[in-house]
Amino acid sequence: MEKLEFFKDEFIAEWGALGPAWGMTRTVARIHALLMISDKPLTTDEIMDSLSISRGGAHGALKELVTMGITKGTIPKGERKESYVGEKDPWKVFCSIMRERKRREVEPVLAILNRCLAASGEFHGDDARSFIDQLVHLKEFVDAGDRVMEKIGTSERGTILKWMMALVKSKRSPR
Amino acid sequence: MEKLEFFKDEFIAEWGALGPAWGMTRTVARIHALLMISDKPLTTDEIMDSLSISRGGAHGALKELVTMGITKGTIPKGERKESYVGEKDPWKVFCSIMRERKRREVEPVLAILNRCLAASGEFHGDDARSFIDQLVHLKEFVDAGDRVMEKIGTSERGTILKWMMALVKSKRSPR
DNA sequence: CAAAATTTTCAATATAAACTGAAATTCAGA
DNA sequence: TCTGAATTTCAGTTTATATTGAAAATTTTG
Repeated sequence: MEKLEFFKDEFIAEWGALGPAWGMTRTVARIHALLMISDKPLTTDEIMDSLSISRGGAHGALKELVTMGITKGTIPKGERKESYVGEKDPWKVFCSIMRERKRREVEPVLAILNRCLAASGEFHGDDARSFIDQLVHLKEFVDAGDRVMEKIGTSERGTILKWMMALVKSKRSPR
Repeated sequence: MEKLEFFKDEFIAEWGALGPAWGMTRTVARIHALLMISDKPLTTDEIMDSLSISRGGAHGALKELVTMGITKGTIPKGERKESYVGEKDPWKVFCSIMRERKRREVEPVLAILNRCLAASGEFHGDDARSFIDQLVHLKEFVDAGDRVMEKIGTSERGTILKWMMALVKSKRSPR
């Protein structure tokens, strides 16, 4: 009974379903999953065939994975077609995703917060006061998140793991 | 020149645009933004009016915010209509979002990983070996993430802030 | 340089998700 | 229990996004 393929497919499907939550499309995530559990580099055609997706889709998704830095394209000796290998270390994948999300999600918020705060001198009254206060609180928070993501994006597994363990073990701090 | 309203609107629009990245719809995020910068509780009608959205949309979004724990519904004394107040502390909002994302995103992955690993005894050969290895690595990673999110979801601002600062200040650890 | 192989692009299409608005239901007060 | 106010639901519509597939562009080889 060949269950291996069944589980591989299931894994790919589930990983793909999670994709949108991590800031990638289902197709991008499915290809990523396929490459993670593949021993050898795969060509665009193999990927298209394996996941039943179009050439255009496979192409775009691979390009995105390469841009994110979690897949590399290579042309094996003596071949014409390009093949792709996926980063297998989940920690490295995580760091790449952090970098991407920081750039796409956190930096734009900081920009708008700074823009609003820069103009805050022009506002007057209680109404303005509490709006600005709220923005200041948000900025403290987003700044901290930004720095953390920056750090994670450029750290090694060991650093992050140690840090994670530190939090999990920590006691509740008094207010 | 009344620029305050302009900036408030811009803030709401930008916050809303980020919503999908945090696992909520644009409408949910816009209402959240509106409540964050509002001094007083708002009724469904005020929200509909303020953001130009339908009753159904406002209703569903508010329900979701309440479920996530970052908005509360109250009926002010002497009123008939329900009013909503948003959680203003970004750190508490962050904790709530963590709880939600852990539940919706991390736990399902753990479930599939465990399911695959439970069945792994039935697989044989090199192919199976490397698939299982990969799953084990993933599980180590996802488990760590799960614990971290659990902890964050139940921590105070002080704990998290200290922890964040610890990472930002930390030196690169040797491999 | 021409032909074949491969990659890239993009307009059209399909898919999925969110939103609307009106009808149904629930609720509170008389 | 009746009535008007408020909330909730949901089928239909809209909107946004992802995917297809074939044509165009590029690259490789003889």
